[in-house]
Amino acid sequence: MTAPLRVLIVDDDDLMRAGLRAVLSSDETIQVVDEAADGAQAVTRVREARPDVVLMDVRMPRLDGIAATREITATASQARILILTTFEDEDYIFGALHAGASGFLLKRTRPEQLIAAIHAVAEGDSLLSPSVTRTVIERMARSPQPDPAGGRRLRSLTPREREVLELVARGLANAEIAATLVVEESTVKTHLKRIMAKLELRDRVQAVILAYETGLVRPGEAPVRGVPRP
Amino acid sequence: MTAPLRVLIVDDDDLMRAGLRAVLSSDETIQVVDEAADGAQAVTRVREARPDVVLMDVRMPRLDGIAATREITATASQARILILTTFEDEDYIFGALHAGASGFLLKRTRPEQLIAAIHAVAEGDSLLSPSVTRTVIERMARSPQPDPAGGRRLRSLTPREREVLELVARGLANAEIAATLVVEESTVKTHLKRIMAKLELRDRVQAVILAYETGLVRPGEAPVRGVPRP
DNA sequence: CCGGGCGTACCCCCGGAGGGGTAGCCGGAC
DNA sequence: GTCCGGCTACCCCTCCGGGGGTACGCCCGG
Repeated sequence: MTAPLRVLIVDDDDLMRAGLRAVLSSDETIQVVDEAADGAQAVTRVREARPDVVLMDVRMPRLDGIAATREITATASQARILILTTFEDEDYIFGALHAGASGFLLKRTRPEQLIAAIHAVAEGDSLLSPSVTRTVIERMARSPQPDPAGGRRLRSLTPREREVLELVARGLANAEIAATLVVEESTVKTHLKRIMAKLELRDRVQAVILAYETGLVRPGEAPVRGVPRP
Repeated sequence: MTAPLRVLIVDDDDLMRAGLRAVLSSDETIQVVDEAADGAQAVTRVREARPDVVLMDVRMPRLDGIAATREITATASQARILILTTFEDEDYIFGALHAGASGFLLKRTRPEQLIAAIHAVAEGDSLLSPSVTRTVIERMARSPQPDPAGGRRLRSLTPREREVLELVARGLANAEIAATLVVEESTVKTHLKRIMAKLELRDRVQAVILAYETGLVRPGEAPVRGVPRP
């Protein structure tokens, strides 16, 4: 048997922390190494106690569980974070998952399942409460993106043309694209003319839109070029 | 006790269908009402047999399970669809979820869990195999979207300016925006000037990018205006 | 009552974008 | 060998987009 899993409990409610500690101490494969009463404490305690798994509440003073999760996963910490909350709020769920949480459980989860979940996330697995799973799936179903039909349109472009289109969608002017690809601006213009003709676009703006709609570029991939220089 | 759950088995492999039928028939709360050997059959059988739950394979001739799922959920069918496949392919997973599947299980799932899963999806819950959950969560963590920081930038715009920005991001030319808002084009230009000054953007292309990056508009929301008219 | 934000509207000016057409060069297909 | 697709590169010309500045009515808040 390996060493017990090191767990950090984060919750602003004293009773809840005590309860969790009691539940977890019944399992000899788990060792509660420390507690924190808010997100800010959690961040420092993680650094000090180096837990394997963090049980994280969401609603807390000072720094909420989502922000704390973001902090912790942003640092090189190996700690896996398991959100444990009463509220099945959509913003919480997606906020936590984007922040890098490995799981999202509701506090109504039964003790045995909580223990199983801690082991699961420690192993690298992820898990969600069933109703949370449902919410996540519904969101995915609602926002279908990488439009396969649009992708088909893009396939009529040559590799070079796709490359130009992508740079257009990054906000570059023709001269900048030319510099990037090390060709003349006139060449870029020629490519662009063909692109717009093939895709039946009116101007580069519609080209940018198509690039986003087809998933050629995606939100979050490209920092908006801050070039206020005219 | 209510009537047994009506289940349709869809798999191109005869043995697999037989096996599933055997497993499910051991449970008296489940009634296998029909089978289909490919996606096209599945679509028609769903119409005829009106199952509560469809166990759907992915890799099949004629019409694959993803496409069949899309067909079925697109119609008014109440059938809930549970994907059951050997392959943990990312495209399969996200394709299926976008197509409206209620769950995604691997064929290595144990019989009891499969039966439990069928009941769960029939109840309206959703569920994923643990490793699939992991994949889904990782994808969410990788693509954080409705950028809250970007949203903050947008808040410096007046309502009217946001409205103009959105139309710009839909690919409209200034004159078209003017017509849409029933104002003069010169007014649109004035708004646009202020927008670009406030957000430190160089041209409307960067405005479109910012609109997508901040979630003011999202892929899939706006059909690309097909206006090849010059 | 008066300042200021907002929405509206114009002016002049010019540079980049986009339409149309032409052309050389290269590599692979036939 | 020949032909075609892809990449490169120009020319000319038009016009929309964007910079800078001004202005006026409206409504809200101090």
